[in-house]
Amino acid sequence: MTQEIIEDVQRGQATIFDVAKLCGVSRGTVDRVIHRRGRVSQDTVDKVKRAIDMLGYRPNPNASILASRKTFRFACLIPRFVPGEYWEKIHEGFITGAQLMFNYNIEVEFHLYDQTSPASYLKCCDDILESIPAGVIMNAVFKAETKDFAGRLEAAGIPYAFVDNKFDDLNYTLYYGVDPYKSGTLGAFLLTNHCNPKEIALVRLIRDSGHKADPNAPRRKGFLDYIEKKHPGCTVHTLFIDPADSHQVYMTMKDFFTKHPDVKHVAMTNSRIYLIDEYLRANPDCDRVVVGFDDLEANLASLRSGQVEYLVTRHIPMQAQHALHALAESVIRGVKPSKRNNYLHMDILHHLNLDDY
Amino acid sequence: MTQEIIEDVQRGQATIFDVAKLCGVSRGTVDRVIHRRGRVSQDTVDKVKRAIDMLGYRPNPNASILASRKTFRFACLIPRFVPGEYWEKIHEGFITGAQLMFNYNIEVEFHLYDQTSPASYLKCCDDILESIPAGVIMNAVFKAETKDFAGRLEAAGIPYAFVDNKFDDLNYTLYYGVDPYKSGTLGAFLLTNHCNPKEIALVRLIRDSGHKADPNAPRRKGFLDYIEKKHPGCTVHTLFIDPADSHQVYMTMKDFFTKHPDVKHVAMTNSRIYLIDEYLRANPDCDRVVVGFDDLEANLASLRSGQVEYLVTRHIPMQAQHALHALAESVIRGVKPSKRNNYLHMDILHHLNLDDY
DNA sequence: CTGAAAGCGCTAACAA
DNA sequence: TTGTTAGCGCTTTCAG
Repeated sequence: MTQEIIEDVQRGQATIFDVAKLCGVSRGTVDRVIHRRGRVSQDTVDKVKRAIDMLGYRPNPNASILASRKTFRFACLIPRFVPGEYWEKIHEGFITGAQLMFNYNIEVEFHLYDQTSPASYLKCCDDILESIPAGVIMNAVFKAETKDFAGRLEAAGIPYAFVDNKFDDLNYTLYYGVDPYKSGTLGAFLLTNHCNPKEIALVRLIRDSGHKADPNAPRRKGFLDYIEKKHPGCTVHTLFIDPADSHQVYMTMKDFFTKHPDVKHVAMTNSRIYLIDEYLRANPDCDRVVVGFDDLEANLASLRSGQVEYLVTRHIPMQAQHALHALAESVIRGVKPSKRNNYLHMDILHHLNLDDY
Repeated sequence: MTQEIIEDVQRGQATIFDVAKLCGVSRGTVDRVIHRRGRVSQDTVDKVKRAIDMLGYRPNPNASILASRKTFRFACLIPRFVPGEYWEKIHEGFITGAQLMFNYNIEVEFHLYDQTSPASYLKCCDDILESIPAGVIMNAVFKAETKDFAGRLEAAGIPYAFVDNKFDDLNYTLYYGVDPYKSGTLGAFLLTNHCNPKEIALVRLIRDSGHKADPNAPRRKGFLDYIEKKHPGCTVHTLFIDPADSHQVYMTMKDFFTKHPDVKHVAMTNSRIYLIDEYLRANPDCDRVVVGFDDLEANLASLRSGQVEYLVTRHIPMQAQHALHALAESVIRGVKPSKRNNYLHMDILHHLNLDDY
């Protein structure tokens, strides 16, 4: 009889009904053990579990989603942004991701905090905990606050993932990002390959004083370490520009290159190489090599027009899209992610391979 | 009343029932017009269509797939391969794609032909037409035969897509690939950037005489055009190696470099740069620059070990995965692809950005 | 602790 | 040409 049921089922996928029949219980009971909803004797649990893998039963996700007309809401906690900024692309990735999984009934809810204000961050955390989402995906700059938040999420049984950066000692489900140190190394290589510059210029931003952390430090370190190792005698000039003041940017650059006309290698390790586009455009120099990071629209424009030679980046929205996908699979269908830490490939962008990016 | 129904539905997605109610017909009728199954008066068709976009009705794919226990079989027509070859990755992409869309009940069925034998290709075409798949995705090297096949598919109402290459005058639904000419250009750039070589070596394969087409010609042309334009005085030496005879490969290389010790720039525009790895490894030269194409495992190994400096590629399996996804969406849910010709981004691979590819 | 039963939204016979 | 109806496989009350 048992054998007969198994054979009956051979030709197609086993259904919950087959499992129920095989161990002489009802479908409701099987469902309870599948979803660990309790109120089932240990005996039955064992019996059902055995039947499940005897039959190789896999729940039919279509039926499952249809019957439980739940929608899964994921909270996305990222820095506030204005159009054209890095975080806009992450935002976009979450939206695309949700659309791709429309049949899972997924909703994303954004919580945007002010990168310079821990208070605004904490406010977002509270909001999220109150709304009880199915999962949280976040980019966090404030370490202590995030640690606290993570603890509260765990207490509430809400899984969370990191995108773009992470804090290693936390118990996150997933991470998607790129190794910033390595990306810095790659940028330094592209800047100096086949040359042996004696001097290079590293352009940095005057940081808002409110910042508690410098998310850019690891990349810069990767960059500088490479230069030091491969070009030991090379001098790295650092200049600081103010993203909010284009005149200051221009004058700072102008001053610098007036004093150091031999510097032909320029890089910025943050995502805003476009800020110096105006200067570069107005002061052309065909020997100059400029390398930047991240494929913001404005940066791509600088690549296209020839001011920038290389951009090191990854497909930014993909980080978000993958993270959402993997977290959703884990929450909704219990598919454990194959890797916890997922490092994305770094792309090298040049005007010759820019078209279809 | 009409208004009332519309409002009823505001809070959630409209269902087929709402549509039916709104135009006073049954769900069966609505279903018929949605799927163009005919047997409905023109009047009703119009009424239903109007109701559908009044309510913003979108069929629930979960319910739809569940109810019609169809499985959609897609035929994949590609060249036969041995492990490690280019087409193995395409094969892999189709499989991944089908898995990702498991909830659509998708099946892929492979038809592998011999690239040197039009007869074997024709045999596959016949098999496919006989099996009546929901769609066909193919890579075709034989132009006339493919034209004929395409005509028969159209007559049978079976949509088809091209992957990797295409024939422009055919009525395909979709194409995913990369612009071979541009990839050749990019390869030439990477080979010669910041240098101004007087001579370069282009290594080619002795083609099997049975081949009716040289799928590699456009890429080679892109490569050569760039060299001619940017380095007018540069001599391009061509040498032919036999992929089946590693001794011949070694000796050919050896001979060449004995006669031309000053040649430091080496490229292959096909996907088999790994074939010359053995020679390069045995005859190191730290001034040499080698550029190849496509991320076959063996090529990546050459990159990792430093024999090859750059590899120009795209995520090969993605071409297949995307093509399958888009074709399936089009066939199953009637989602018209946003672009008919889809050119993938070309990746530049270097040992520094190889790790997470 | 367990079973029965009423759907979820859609499809596809089958009747009419 | 149209309506009716019995499911698809699963979830979720509600009784017991």
